Amino acid sequence: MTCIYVVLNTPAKLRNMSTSDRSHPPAPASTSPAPGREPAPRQSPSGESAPARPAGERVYAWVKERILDGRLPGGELLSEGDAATALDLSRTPVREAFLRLEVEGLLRLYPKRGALVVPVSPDEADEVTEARILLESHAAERVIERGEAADVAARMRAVLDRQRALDVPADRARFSTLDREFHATLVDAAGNGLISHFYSGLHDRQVRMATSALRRVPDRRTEILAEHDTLCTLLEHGDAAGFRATLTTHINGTHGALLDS
Amino acid sequence: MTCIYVVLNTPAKLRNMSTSDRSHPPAPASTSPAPGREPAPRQSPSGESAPARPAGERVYAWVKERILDGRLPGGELLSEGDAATALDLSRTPVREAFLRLEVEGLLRLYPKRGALVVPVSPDEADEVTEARILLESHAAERVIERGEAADVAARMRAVLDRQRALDVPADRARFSTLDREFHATLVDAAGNGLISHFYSGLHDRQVRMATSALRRVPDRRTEILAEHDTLCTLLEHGDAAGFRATLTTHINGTHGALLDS
DNA sequence: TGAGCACAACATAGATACAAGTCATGTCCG
DNA sequence: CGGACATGACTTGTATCTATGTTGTGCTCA
Repeated sequence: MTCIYVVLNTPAKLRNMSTSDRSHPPAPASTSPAPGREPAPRQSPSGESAPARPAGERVYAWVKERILDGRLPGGELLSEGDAATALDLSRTPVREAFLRLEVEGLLRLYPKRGALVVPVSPDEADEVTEARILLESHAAERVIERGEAADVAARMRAVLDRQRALDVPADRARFSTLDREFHATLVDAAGNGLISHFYSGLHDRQVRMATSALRRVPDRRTEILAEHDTLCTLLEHGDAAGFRATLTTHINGTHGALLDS
Repeated sequence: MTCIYVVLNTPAKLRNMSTSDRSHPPAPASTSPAPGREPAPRQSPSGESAPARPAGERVYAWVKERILDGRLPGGELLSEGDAATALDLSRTPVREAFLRLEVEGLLRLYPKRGALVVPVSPDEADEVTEARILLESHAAERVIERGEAADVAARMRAVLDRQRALDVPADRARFSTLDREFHATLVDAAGNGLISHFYSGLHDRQVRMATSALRRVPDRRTEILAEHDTLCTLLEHGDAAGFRATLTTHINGTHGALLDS
């Protein structure tokens, strides 16, 4: 509002992303682009502790973060040039990032028009919910039938404790990160990398749906903690059916909180 | 063996892909790169029947086809330059294609070394099998509980009939395509686009595993047809549990046929 | 003979340049 | 006044060029 006549080369939608926070992309969530397993390239992977692939990766994380936290709302039309200018890069790495984001389903590329931030839709929310319940319930069953339930539940409780220790009013972002970690712990424990990777993408979408809800969603953090606790207990008891039921309530709860205006 | 001393600029691994078959990449399978839904870009998507995004798309389909059918075996190290030369393009669209294939998990990109065709592993086979059974069984349950089982089963039978009509000895590729279509019909009918997209990727991997098996896998086509028929029947009867059981046998059958040397 | 090192060959990363498509605006003609 | 059309701004698609990192080879020196 203050800057009514400020007209830069950079379009409005990209103005709020200053190039200042360059060095360390704050790791929005699961920034790992590949579903891959371990390296083992050919012979000497060199160091394995390399400073990471820079520019393209940076743009990817930068744009993804802004999509997930809602700063780039669905329906927005981006252009490679603008993003490149904003990050002081050439279009090449931007292109790379946009492409990845398209494959992930967060952007949709139109041939000579631009990149559309895919709008969130109620249908998609349903799909995410359904898929998450399916995959996570399955993971619980697998873990239980392999007799690893106690161990996994313990690890989940560790995450839960960290989550409880958070400052309740603030730290919304951190809470979300730990929520992801809680669920990922279980799914990863099932030992299926393909499913884990897919699940991670689902969680991204759910985060985005939560942040893109226009109005303030009622604070469910207290309920979430309680439900997480229940889930751990059910897992410890090896109660797969109960787990599925509570999980359904849990995930639908988040979903429902979004839908009720 | 015959061409021991043939040394071209084009490395051996790319030699068997002549640039002749350019115009129409024979559509290896699910070449659609995005999980997306319908277009509806902003206002006028123009024609919707455009000649498709050319070069990058072409390279993508071209390389993917060769990975899936085993002409580019796991462990192979590609380079953008070679592929660009082979297709008479610049490296830019090749880069794009490689990137997509990395996200899909078929390639692994090493910073300044090249692109590795991800080797198929028994572990991955297990993961694909597990995920397919999970997703497809779930789809069956959904379809049944929505009362659409008869309709969907009919569509699956239509595919099955086309599959039966094929020349048994030849048409291996076509059989595989219809096999994909058979399973995709069910999964798509469940109405979850995210799951459908993921499932499609799983099928790609399974195809690759089948073709990359070094030795000739026993011809299971007769059994496959019979099992498909059983699956249709079970679906018609609304027997979700039976469906899951037979599906497990069916998919594990393919898997097992690969593992038994 | 063998370990260490300089260097050429090669691969990608990123920047830049140019070609081509799309859309909105404004003008001209009926 | 209204519609066809030329035009220019804007966007991506592709090519090319430079910088940099990685690898293996062969030479040097102990």
